[in-house]
Amino acid sequence: MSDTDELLSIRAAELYYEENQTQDEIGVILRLTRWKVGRLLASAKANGFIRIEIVHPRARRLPIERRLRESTGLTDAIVVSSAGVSSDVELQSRTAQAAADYLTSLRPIPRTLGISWGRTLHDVSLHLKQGWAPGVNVVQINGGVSLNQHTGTAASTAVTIAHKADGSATLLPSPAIFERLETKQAMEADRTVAGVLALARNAQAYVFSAGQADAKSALVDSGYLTVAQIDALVARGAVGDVVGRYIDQNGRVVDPELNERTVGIQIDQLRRAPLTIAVISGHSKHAIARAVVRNGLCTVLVTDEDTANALLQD
Amino acid sequence: MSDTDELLSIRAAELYYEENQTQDEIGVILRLTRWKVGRLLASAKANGFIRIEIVHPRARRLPIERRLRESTGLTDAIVVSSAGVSSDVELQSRTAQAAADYLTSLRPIPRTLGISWGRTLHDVSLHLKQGWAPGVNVVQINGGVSLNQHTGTAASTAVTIAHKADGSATLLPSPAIFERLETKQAMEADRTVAGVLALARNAQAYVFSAGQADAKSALVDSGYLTVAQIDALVARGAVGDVVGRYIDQNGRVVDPELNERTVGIQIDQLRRAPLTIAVISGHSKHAIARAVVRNGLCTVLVTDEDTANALLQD
DNA sequence: CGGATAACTGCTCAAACGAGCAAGATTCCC
DNA sequence: GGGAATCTTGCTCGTTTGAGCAGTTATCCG
Repeated sequence: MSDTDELLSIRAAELYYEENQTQDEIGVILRLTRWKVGRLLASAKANGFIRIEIVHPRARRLPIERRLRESTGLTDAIVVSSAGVSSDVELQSRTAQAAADYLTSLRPIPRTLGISWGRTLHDVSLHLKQGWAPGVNVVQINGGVSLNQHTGTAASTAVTIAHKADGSATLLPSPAIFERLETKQAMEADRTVAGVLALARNAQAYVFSAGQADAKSALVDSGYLTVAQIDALVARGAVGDVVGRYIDQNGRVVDPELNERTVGIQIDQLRRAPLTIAVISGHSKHAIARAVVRNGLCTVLVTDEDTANALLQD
Repeated sequence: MSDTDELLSIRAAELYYEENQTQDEIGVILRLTRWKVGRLLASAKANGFIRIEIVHPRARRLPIERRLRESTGLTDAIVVSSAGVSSDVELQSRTAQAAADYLTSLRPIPRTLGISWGRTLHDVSLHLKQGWAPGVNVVQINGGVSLNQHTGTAASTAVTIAHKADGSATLLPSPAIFERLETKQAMEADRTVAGVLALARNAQAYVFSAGQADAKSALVDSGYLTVAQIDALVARGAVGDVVGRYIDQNGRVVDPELNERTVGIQIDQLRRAPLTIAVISGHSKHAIARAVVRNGLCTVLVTDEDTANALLQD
């Protein structure tokens, strides 16, 4: 397109989008036929001069969702817009809301829903509406009795999700990580715990988040791991954790010994499940999000625009 | 509008603006009639959820221009978009380009054009195209032989503008400010200088910029004023200068004695002229822009979106 | 220079859209 | 509880717009 046509297309766009003139009226003003005006407007769009944004907390980015599905093989992708967002917290809240919406519209409704715990899942539970589903059994899929003041947030997440669906919650009454392997094995041998784990393994759907591998991880916060231990994991290639298990960018468990002492379903069980919904948002989680998606650890991803764009850079 | 309608309007907007579906198709997807979809889209627009931006260096903001004309009584206002601009320099370049465009399209073409000097006007001169007008006599309206290395930029501005219009430039060979009143009066008594000043007073149109009242002013840079003198002017209410004369927010000369020693046309002559084009851009110039516009020192304002919005806050 | 090819222009025609209307639903208020 | 007022809905009709096409102009390349 010639230089003067480019300028004309801008003038036309101003009149069309800002002044709400018809292409006919613009034609009169710019001394062009209305067809020329239509072509100029089309070229302005094609050249990316026209930027249309939907500014709303519930806005999604459908084109990015589509590209994500196509490039990763996810069965579904939910990408919330980050237009007009100032903080990571707000972005995470939007993502949690979108995850709650997705769960609500999920068909068929899963009878048993396996969930992990953490800030994100808790956020999702709060965004669900009372009666979001008619009777769902929620089961925890990894250990999570907190060692410090946060006690109960893991349980409350499961209970809230179940309660709002007029269903029941099955809690996994176990720490996330044991210090000694023998203790963990003894725990798992217990009939009650074994029953919960069996239920978790047979859930029809899973919802989980992921943590980045750094000092701000929930596992550090809860006292299961020290900052030094995290650093050692990072040194061995860890990018973050999924259901309490640290993985590298190839989706492999970084520390098999630590992994053995971790209570909950295995990474491979997640990988084999037909419906696994990962909810991952925030700038610090791009690496772990990539690891989860690239290695088939989830079939559905709920995330934010920036994380999604990072995943598309390949 | 109900809450669920708001959500629907966002879903509809996503499909309409991002996926290019017709309202009919959206109706099928969301199980609504196409009229309902149309109304939802209209409400999304009305609620400001749809933001349309024209991202281009030459883009203007026509609605702001109109509001500016209506609220200030300017005969014309040119407001350049600041969408996608990262630096003040870029914004000023856009504004200068717009001023050059405005001059080029000006009808009737002024035979004599009075101009000030400075970074902005120089920028305008560079953006003008060769042959922008068929013969214009450009005359300097304030003194400006620089005292330091920048010598010649004032003259080159005038010469460039004239040259590109196949016209002639009449320079005002005088300092901007004299130290002694007597010297200034002697200078003005000179036949040549008096002739230039008379020409300046009778120009058919004026183009000028304005400087903020701080240490970065061109008058400090050129060595006519010290930082201490500027501070004193600010203490007396100065918000900036126009054609070398410092004014307060009411458009009045702050220091009459200094004003007397300043060479060039008077503020009042500017105020009485039928066509005075002020080119003012940048975040540091909001105050002086307000003073210029509110007190009728210009009939046409060329500025940026942010400055214009600041002017509309009243 | 000239023939082939590409780009552009103005048009017809059908799809898409918005304004306005009348019927139906809902809310309000006494 | 009922009547008035308001809001919502699905529609008709005229306007606005985009797709596709044929005639024209510009450009390229031997």
